[in-house]
Amino acid sequence: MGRGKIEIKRIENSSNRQVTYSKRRNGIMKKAKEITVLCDARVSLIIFASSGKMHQYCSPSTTLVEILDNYHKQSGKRLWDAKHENLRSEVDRVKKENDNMQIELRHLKGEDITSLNHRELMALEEALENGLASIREKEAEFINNMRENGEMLEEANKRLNYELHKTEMELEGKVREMDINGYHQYATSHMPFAFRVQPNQPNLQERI
Amino acid sequence: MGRGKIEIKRIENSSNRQVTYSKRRNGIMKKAKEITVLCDARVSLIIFASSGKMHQYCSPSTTLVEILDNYHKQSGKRLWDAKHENLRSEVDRVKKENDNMQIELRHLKGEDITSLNHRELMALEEALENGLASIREKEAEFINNMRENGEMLEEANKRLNYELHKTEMELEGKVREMDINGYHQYATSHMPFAFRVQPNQPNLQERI
DNA sequence: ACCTATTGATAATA
DNA sequence: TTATTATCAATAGGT
Repeated sequence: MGRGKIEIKRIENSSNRQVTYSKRRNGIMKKAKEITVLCDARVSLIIFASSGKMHQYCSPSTTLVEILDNYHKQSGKRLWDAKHENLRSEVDRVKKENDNMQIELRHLKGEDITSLNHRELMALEEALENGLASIREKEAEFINNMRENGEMLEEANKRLNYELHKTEMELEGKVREMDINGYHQYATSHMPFAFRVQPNQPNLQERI
Repeated sequence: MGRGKIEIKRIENSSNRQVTYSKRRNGIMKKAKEITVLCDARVSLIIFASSGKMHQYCSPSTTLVEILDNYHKQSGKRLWDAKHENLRSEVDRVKKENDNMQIELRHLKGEDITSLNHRELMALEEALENGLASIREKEAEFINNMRENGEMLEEANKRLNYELHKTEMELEGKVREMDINGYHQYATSHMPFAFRVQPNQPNLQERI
């Protein structure tokens, strides 16, 4: 349709090809819109020029995803399921791993062990004993640390008490001196109880 | 284009609409093929009639998936990624669950416990003790069953031995009788060892 | 981008 | 559905 018939084969002249491409692309788009309106059709049209530039039409009554979903249903062809397959298999794999761990956990907690044979029970027992041994060792270490810490604190307390006492004495000496010189008396016996250093965690030993 | 111009709006006459649909659908398909050949374009065209029936064209040089991949790249629109998102989040969820269980398992086995505080260690210890108690209870039950089974077998053995002995005696008596009557002697002393009933699991007691 | 002769598509009809 | 065909629409080639 034009000033001359053309053969349907690749247009070798690049600029002619480009012009024809735009004209025909517009034509197809228009036709797509028309059939959508005239005939209640749903159309998805995606065109890539050889340059790579894309143009797209999709009927306003629908979406590309919807159309592709329908395509999927009707053609039975996969499309993006190949990509899905990987994820799906990973989900399955991880879920299976999960189940196994779940079972192992329950076994270690002494649940669901009815189906186990003697050998399996003994293996479980050994694992539990080992675990318990590690935990108790750790706990012992923990407690030891706490005791050492407590001892250090006590020692520090003693030192602080000593220093305090010394300071109080000095202060008292000074006050007495001032008293002699006519100032008001203001002895340490009036110092509030809360200001005196107390031993930290006084009952620590009981917890070991 | 035809015997009269038509307005571009839905064709109300259903059979006209159907006829127009197939004619125009063929027309668009043809145009799509032509632009593909003439201009080196890649085209995906999917049309659904209002009836739901689908027709599709895709340039021979490519595939729908490839076109959709390109569409994805150029438009930035997601398409099937929404579906992906679900799977991906499920993978994440299950993996996280996996990790937690992994950690719990390792803790129960006494591994990676350096970071635990005292309270956590005590909880672990309790869990392990409970598990161990269950397991040992089950084992005891198991062993008890085995012992009972062994006792039953022993009893059965005694009975069988007794029966056998009785039969042997009777047989011997018969043979002697026959011997007296001139037959060849054929006593139980010739009976192969393997045919005598032996106690089953003779060392069972040692395993308890 | 516009023009237009010409071809192609198709609406109405059978 | 298919075939015909008068008509309208698309477009090839030229500006």
